[in-house]
Amino acid sequence: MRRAGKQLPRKFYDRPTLDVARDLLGKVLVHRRRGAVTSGAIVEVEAYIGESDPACHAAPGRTRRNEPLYGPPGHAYVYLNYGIHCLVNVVTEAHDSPAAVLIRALDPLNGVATMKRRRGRTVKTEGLCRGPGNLTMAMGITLAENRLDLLGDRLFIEDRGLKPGRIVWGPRIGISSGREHP
DNA sequence: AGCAAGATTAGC
DNA sequence: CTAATCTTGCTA
Repeated sequence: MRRAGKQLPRKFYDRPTLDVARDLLGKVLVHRRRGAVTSGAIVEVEAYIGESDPACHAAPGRTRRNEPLYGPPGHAYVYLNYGIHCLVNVVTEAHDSPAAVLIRALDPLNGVATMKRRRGRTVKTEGLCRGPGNLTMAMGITLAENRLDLLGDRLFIEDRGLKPGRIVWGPRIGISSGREHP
């Protein structure tokens, strides 16, 4: 199969979560489903690290849902939030070390028409993948993609040599506690 | 068994 | 600002 860029190696994810989060910016998330390919450059992420982070899903300890967080790095952790939206995370760090990077926004590259169809036609291209719930809808990512290996052929992240612009840190969005870590 | 809250979004 | 809607964790 021809790839526009090179797939990130397992090693990439097996590092401190903040480093992974920073390096993820500008990388390209690709999802292949039934032959349709959608992809977008990652432009906004959030890091959730460990049981000491009150906003992290691993905070209350290990549960059935957050179990992928404890697994090996380089896997997808997709979960249903508010019963409506699927949020996609990239699991980082070693086995038994729960940490992940939440992907909040993409810059659409391939499959824009497909994304628009999935979102309904009222959406502009720029708004297609803005917001964690919206981007999963546009990419067609659901609970079925939970625990997928990012080194597989279906869902993965590649480096197309894009240079991220200025990187900005800010408070994490949409949570009520644990805002002290940008 | 029942209840409240959550990494959200769309609509008034 | 509020509803929609599901999983989880706590309390009785």
